[in-house]
Amino acid sequence: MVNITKDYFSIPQICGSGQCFRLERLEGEEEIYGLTAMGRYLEIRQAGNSITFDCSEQEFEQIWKNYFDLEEDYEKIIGSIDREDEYLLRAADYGQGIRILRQDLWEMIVSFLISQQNNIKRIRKCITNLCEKYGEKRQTPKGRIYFDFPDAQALAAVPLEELYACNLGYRSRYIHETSLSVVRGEVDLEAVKAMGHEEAKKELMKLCGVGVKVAECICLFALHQTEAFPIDTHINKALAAWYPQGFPFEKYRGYEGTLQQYIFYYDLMKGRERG
DNA sequence: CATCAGGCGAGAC
DNA sequence: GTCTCGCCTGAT
Repeated sequence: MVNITKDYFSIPQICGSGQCFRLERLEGEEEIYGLTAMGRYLEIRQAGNSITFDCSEQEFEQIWKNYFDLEEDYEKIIGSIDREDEYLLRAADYGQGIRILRQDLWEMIVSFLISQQNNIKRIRKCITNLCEKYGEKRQTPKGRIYFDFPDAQALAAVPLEELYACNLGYRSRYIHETSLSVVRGEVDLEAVKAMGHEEAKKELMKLCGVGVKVAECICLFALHQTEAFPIDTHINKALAAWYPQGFPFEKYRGYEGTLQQYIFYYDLMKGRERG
Protein backbone atom coordinates (compact mmCIF):
# COMPACT_ATOMS: atom_id res chain seq x y z
CA MET A 1 0.00 0.00 0.00
CA VAL A 2 1.18 3.48 -0.87
CA ASN A 3 -0.56 6.54 0.56
CA ILE A 4 -0.03 9.98 -0.89
CA THR A 5 -1.61 13.38 -0.44
CA LYS A 6 -2.05 15.22 -3.68
CA ASP A 7 -4.06 18.18 -4.86
CA TYR A 8 -5.06 18.59 -8.48
CA PHE A 9 -5.47 14.84 -8.74
CA SER A 10 -8.79 13.05 -9.09
CA ILE A 11 -9.20 9.44 -10.12
CA PRO A 12 -12.93 9.88 -10.89
CA GLN A 13 -12.11 12.81 -13.16
CA ILE A 14 -9.27 10.98 -14.89
CA CYS A 15 -11.66 8.09 -15.39
CA GLY A 16 -14.42 10.33 -16.71
CA SER A 17 -12.15 12.29 -19.04
CA GLY A 18 -12.11 9.33 -21.40
CA GLN A 19 -8.40 9.14 -22.09
CA CYS A 20 -8.03 5.78 -20.34
CA PHE A 21 -10.63 3.16 -21.15
CA ARG A 22 -9.31 0.52 -18.77
CA LEU A 23 -9.77 2.52 -15.58
CA GLU A 24 -13.13 1.76 -14.04
CA ARG A 25 -14.98 2.25 -10.81
CA LEU A 26 -15.48 -1.09 -9.09
CA GLU A 27 -18.89 -2.30 -8.00
CA GLY A 28 -19.67 -1.41 -4.41
CA GLU A 29 -20.24 1.60 -2.25
CA GLU A 30 -16.67 2.70 -1.75
CA GLU A 31 -14.85 4.82 -4.27
CA ILE A 32 -12.40 2.22 -5.48
CA TYR A 33 -11.12 2.13 -9.04
CA GLY A 34 -9.41 -0.70 -10.92
CA LEU A 35 -6.82 -0.02 -13.61
CA THR A 36 -5.31 -2.47 -16.07
CA ALA A 37 -2.16 -0.99 -17.58
CA MET A 38 1.56 -1.61 -18.00
CA GLY A 39 0.85 -5.35 -17.94
CA ARG A 40 -0.51 -5.03 -14.40
CA TYR A 41 -3.70 -4.55 -12.45
CA LEU A 42 -3.87 -1.80 -9.82
CA GLU A 43 -6.57 -0.74 -7.37
CA ILE A 44 -6.79 2.88 -6.31
CA ARG A 45 -8.89 4.48 -3.60
CA GLN A 46 -9.39 8.19 -3.14
CA ALA A 47 -10.95 10.29 -0.38
CA GLY A 48 -10.44 13.99 -0.92
CA ASN A 49 -6.78 14.62 -1.64
CA SER A 50 -5.73 11.38 0.02
CA ILE A 51 -5.01 8.58 -2.44
CA THR A 52 -4.10 4.98 -1.77
CA PHE A 53 -2.41 2.82 -4.40
CA ASP A 54 -2.61 -0.91 -3.74
CA CYS A 55 0.97 -1.71 -4.70
CA SER A 56 4.49 -1.70 -3.31
CA GLU A 57 6.48 1.47 -2.79
CA GLN A 58 8.90 0.28 -5.44
CA GLU A 59 6.17 -0.35 -8.03
CA PHE A 60 4.68 3.05 -7.29
CA GLU A 61 8.00 4.83 -7.73
CA GLN A 62 9.02 2.92 -10.83
CA ILE A 63 5.71 2.81 -12.67
CA TRP A 64 2.69 4.66 -11.39
CA LYS A 65 4.29 7.95 -10.40
CA ASN A 66 5.28 8.45 -14.01
CA TYR A 67 2.11 6.90 -15.45
CA PHE A 68 -0.11 9.37 -13.56
CA ASP A 69 2.22 12.30 -14.29
CA LEU A 70 2.55 13.05 -10.58
CA GLU A 71 5.64 15.22 -11.05
CA GLU A 72 3.81 17.79 -13.16
CA ASP A 73 2.52 20.95 -11.49
CA TYR A 74 -1.08 21.23 -12.64
CA GLU A 75 -1.78 24.09 -10.26
CA LYS A 76 0.80 26.10 -12.19
CA ILE A 77 -0.78 25.17 -15.52
CA ILE A 78 -4.22 26.25 -14.37
CA GLY A 79 -2.72 29.34 -12.78
CA SER A 80 -1.33 30.43 -16.14
CA ILE A 81 -4.77 30.70 -17.72
CA ASP A 82 -5.71 34.20 -18.85
CA ARG A 83 -7.73 35.75 -16.00
CA GLU A 84 -10.06 37.29 -18.58
CA ASP A 85 -10.90 33.92 -20.10
CA GLU A 86 -13.86 33.01 -17.92
CA TYR A 87 -14.84 29.98 -19.91
CA LEU A 88 -11.41 28.34 -19.76
CA LEU A 89 -11.06 29.18 -16.06
CA ARG A 90 -14.41 27.55 -15.40
CA ALA A 91 -13.57 24.46 -17.45
CA ALA A 92 -10.17 24.03 -15.77
CA ASP A 93 -11.67 24.48 -12.32
CA TYR A 94 -14.33 21.91 -13.11
CA GLY A 95 -11.76 19.30 -14.25
CA GLN A 96 -8.81 20.37 -12.13
CA GLY A 97 -8.04 16.79 -11.03
CA ILE A 98 -7.44 15.55 -14.57
CA ARG A 99 -3.93 14.44 -15.48
CA ILE A 100 -2.49 13.53 -18.84
CA LEU A 101 -1.44 9.91 -18.41
CA ARG A 102 1.51 8.17 -20.07
CA GLN A 103 -0.14 5.17 -21.66
CA ASP A 104 1.01 2.41 -23.96
CA LEU A 105 1.43 3.44 -27.59
CA TRP A 106 -0.12 0.39 -29.23
CA GLU A 107 -3.05 0.39 -26.80
CA MET A 108 -3.77 4.06 -27.58
CA ILE A 109 -3.61 3.46 -31.33
CA VAL A 110 -6.24 0.73 -31.16
CA SER A 111 -8.33 2.50 -28.52
CA PHE A 112 -8.62 5.69 -30.54
CA LEU A 113 -9.30 3.81 -33.77
CA ILE A 114 -12.29 2.42 -31.90
CA SER A 115 -13.23 5.81 -30.45
CA GLN A 116 -14.24 7.43 -33.73
CA GLN A 117 -17.99 8.09 -34.17
CA ASN A 118 -18.49 6.16 -30.97
CA ASN A 119 -19.48 6.82 -27.36
CA ILE A 120 -17.36 6.17 -24.31
CA LYS A 121 -19.55 3.43 -22.93
CA ARG A 122 -19.39 1.45 -26.15
CA ILE A 123 -15.68 2.17 -26.62
CA ARG A 124 -15.05 0.56 -23.22
CA LYS A 125 -17.15 -2.44 -24.16
CA CYS A 126 -15.33 -2.92 -27.46
CA ILE A 127 -11.93 -2.72 -25.75
CA THR A 128 -13.00 -5.15 -23.03
CA ASN A 129 -14.15 -7.56 -25.75
CA LEU A 130 -10.80 -7.36 -27.52
CA CYS A 131 -8.82 -7.87 -24.30
CA GLU A 132 -10.88 -10.80 -23.09
CA LYS A 133 -10.79 -12.49 -26.47
CA TYR A 134 -7.24 -11.84 -27.59
CA GLY A 135 -5.30 -10.55 -24.60
CA GLU A 136 -3.20 -12.67 -22.29
CA LYS A 137 -5.08 -13.86 -19.23
CA ARG A 138 -3.36 -13.02 -15.97
CA GLN A 139 -3.89 -13.13 -12.25
CA THR A 140 -2.83 -10.82 -9.42
CA PRO A 141 -1.22 -12.23 -6.24
CA LYS A 142 -4.65 -11.83 -4.61
CA GLY A 143 -6.21 -13.97 -7.30
CA ARG A 144 -7.99 -11.37 -9.38
CA ILE A 145 -8.22 -12.26 -13.06
CA TYR A 146 -7.42 -9.62 -15.66
CA PHE A 147 -6.49 -9.46 -19.32
CA ASP A 148 -3.58 -7.70 -20.96
CA PHE A 149 -4.22 -5.55 -23.98
CA PRO A 150 -3.60 -7.74 -27.06
CA ASP A 151 -0.42 -6.83 -28.94
CA ALA A 152 -0.18 -6.14 -32.68
CA GLN A 153 0.83 -9.74 -33.43
CA ALA A 154 -2.24 -11.08 -31.68
CA LEU A 155 -4.65 -8.70 -33.42
CA ALA A 156 -3.02 -9.15 -36.82
CA ALA A 157 -3.78 -12.86 -36.54
CA VAL A 158 -7.52 -12.26 -36.08
CA PRO A 159 -9.59 -12.70 -39.26
CA LEU A 160 -11.52 -9.58 -40.27
CA GLU A 161 -14.90 -11.31 -39.89
CA GLU A 162 -14.02 -12.17 -36.32
CA LEU A 163 -13.35 -8.51 -35.53
CA TYR A 164 -16.77 -7.61 -36.94
CA ALA A 165 -18.19 -10.17 -34.52
CA CYS A 166 -16.74 -8.04 -31.67
CA ASN A 167 -19.21 -5.28 -32.69
CA LEU A 168 -16.42 -2.97 -33.80
CA GLY A 169 -18.36 -2.06 -36.93
CA TYR A 170 -16.47 -0.43 -39.80
CA ARG A 171 -13.52 0.14 -37.43
CA SER A 172 -12.78 -3.60 -37.74
CA ARG A 173 -11.00 -3.02 -41.03
CA TYR A 174 -8.93 -0.19 -39.53
CA ILE A 175 -7.76 -2.41 -36.67
CA HIS A 176 -7.02 -5.26 -39.06
CA GLU A 177 -5.00 -3.15 -41.51
CA THR A 178 -3.21 -1.21 -38.78
CA SER A 179 -2.17 -4.39 -36.95
CA LEU A 180 -0.74 -5.79 -40.18
CA SER A 181 1.16 -2.55 -40.89
CA VAL A 182 2.76 -2.63 -37.46
CA VAL A 183 3.63 -6.33 -37.61
CA ARG A 184 5.18 -5.85 -41.05
CA GLY A 185 7.22 -2.96 -39.68
CA GLU A 186 5.74 -0.45 -42.14
CA VAL A 187 5.36 1.84 -39.15
CA ASP A 188 7.99 1.36 -36.45
CA LEU A 189 6.39 2.15 -33.09
CA GLU A 190 9.70 2.28 -31.25
CA ALA A 191 10.90 4.87 -33.73
CA VAL A 192 7.66 6.85 -33.31
CA LYS A 193 8.32 7.07 -29.57
CA ALA A 194 11.52 8.98 -30.26
CA MET A 195 9.95 11.44 -32.72
CA GLY A 196 8.85 15.02 -32.14
CA HIS A 197 5.20 15.91 -32.44
CA GLU A 198 4.85 16.79 -36.13
CA GLU A 199 6.92 13.82 -37.28
CA ALA A 200 5.16 11.36 -34.98
CA LYS A 201 1.77 12.62 -36.12
CA LYS A 202 2.70 12.25 -39.76
CA GLU A 203 4.04 8.74 -39.18
CA LEU A 204 0.95 7.61 -37.23
CA MET A 205 -1.29 8.88 -40.04
CA LYS A 206 0.24 6.26 -42.32
CA LEU A 207 -1.87 3.77 -40.38
CA CYS A 208 -5.29 2.92 -41.82
CA GLY A 209 -8.03 4.68 -39.89
CA VAL A 210 -5.70 7.18 -38.24
CA GLY A 211 -6.55 10.71 -39.32
CA VAL A 212 -5.58 14.04 -37.77
CA LYS A 213 -7.82 13.78 -34.70
CA VAL A 214 -6.93 10.20 -33.78
CA ALA A 215 -3.22 10.90 -34.36
CA GLU A 216 -3.36 13.88 -31.99
CA CYS A 217 -5.03 11.76 -29.31
CA ILE A 218 -2.32 9.12 -29.63
CA CYS A 219 0.41 11.77 -29.43
CA LEU A 220 -1.18 13.29 -26.32
CA PHE A 221 -2.07 10.18 -24.35
CA ALA A 222 0.72 7.78 -25.32
CA LEU A 223 3.66 9.99 -26.26
CA HIS A 224 2.77 12.67 -23.70
CA GLN A 225 3.15 15.36 -26.33
CA THR A 226 1.13 17.92 -24.44
CA GLU A 227 1.31 20.35 -27.35
CA ALA A 228 -1.07 18.04 -29.26
CA PHE A 229 -4.58 19.49 -29.45
CA PRO A 230 -7.13 16.95 -30.71
CA ILE A 231 -10.20 18.64 -32.18
CA ASP A 232 -13.33 16.50 -31.96
CA THR A 233 -17.02 17.33 -31.96
CA HIS A 234 -16.96 18.59 -28.36
CA ILE A 235 -13.93 20.82 -28.86
CA ASN A 236 -15.33 22.06 -32.16
CA LYS A 237 -18.58 22.98 -30.49
CA ALA A 238 -16.85 24.73 -27.56
CA LEU A 239 -14.43 26.63 -29.81
CA ALA A 240 -17.26 27.83 -32.03
CA ALA A 241 -19.28 28.97 -29.03
CA TRP A 242 -16.55 30.57 -26.93
CA TYR A 243 -13.72 31.42 -29.31
CA PRO A 244 -15.33 32.78 -32.48
CA GLN A 245 -12.05 34.59 -33.22
CA GLY A 246 -10.04 31.42 -32.64
CA PHE A 247 -8.48 29.76 -29.60
CA PRO A 248 -5.44 31.68 -28.28
CA PHE A 249 -2.92 28.87 -28.78
CA GLU A 250 0.00 31.28 -28.60
CA LYS A 251 -0.66 31.91 -24.91
CA TYR A 252 -0.34 28.27 -23.98
CA ARG A 253 2.52 26.85 -26.02
CA GLY A 254 3.55 23.38 -24.90
CA TYR A 255 0.48 22.45 -22.89
CA GLU A 256 -2.39 23.09 -25.28
CA GLY A 257 -3.37 19.44 -24.96
CA THR A 258 -3.80 19.67 -21.20
CA LEU A 259 -6.20 22.57 -21.63
CA GLN A 260 -7.96 20.63 -24.39
CA GLN A 261 -8.76 17.96 -21.81
CA TYR A 262 -10.38 20.47 -19.46
CA ILE A 263 -12.55 21.80 -22.29
CA PHE A 264 -13.43 18.31 -23.52
CA TYR A 265 -14.34 17.02 -20.07
CA TYR A 266 -16.35 20.13 -19.21
CA ASP A 267 -18.39 19.95 -22.41
CA LEU A 268 -18.85 16.18 -22.06
CA MET A 269 -20.13 16.44 -18.49
CA LYS A 270 -22.34 19.47 -19.14
CA GLY A 271 -23.89 17.58 -22.04
CA ARG A 272 -24.69 14.67 -19.74
CA GLU A 273 -26.26 16.95 -17.14
CA ARG A 274 -28.66 18.27 -19.74
CA GLY A 275 -29.20 14.61 -20.61
C1' DC B 1 -38.08 6.74 -37.10
C1' DA B 2 -34.06 10.11 -37.09
C1' DT B 3 -30.04 11.46 -34.89
C1' DC B 4 -25.83 11.18 -32.44
C1' DA B 5 -21.52 9.26 -30.40
C1' DG B 6 -14.19 11.98 -29.00
C1' DG B 7 -13.80 10.61 -37.68
C1' DC B 8 -11.95 8.61 -41.61
C1' DG B 9 -11.30 7.26 -46.46
C1' DA B 10 -12.58 7.65 -51.13
C1' DG B 11 -14.01 10.15 -54.84
C1' DA B 12 -15.35 14.59 -57.16
C1' DC B 13 -13.87 18.98 -58.32
C1' DG C 1 -6.26 21.45 -51.58
C1' DT C 2 -11.46 21.42 -49.93
C1' DC C 3 -16.10 19.29 -49.90
C1' DT C 4 -19.40 15.60 -49.57
C1' DC C 5 -20.92 11.17 -48.49
C1' DG C 6 -21.26 6.54 -46.59
C1' DC C 7 -20.18 3.86 -42.77
C1' DC C 8 -21.19 -0.43 -38.03
C1' DT C 9 -23.70 -0.23 -33.88
C1' DG C 10 -26.36 0.89 -29.75
C1' DA C 11 -28.78 4.46 -27.11
C1' DT C 12 -32.32 7.92 -26.93
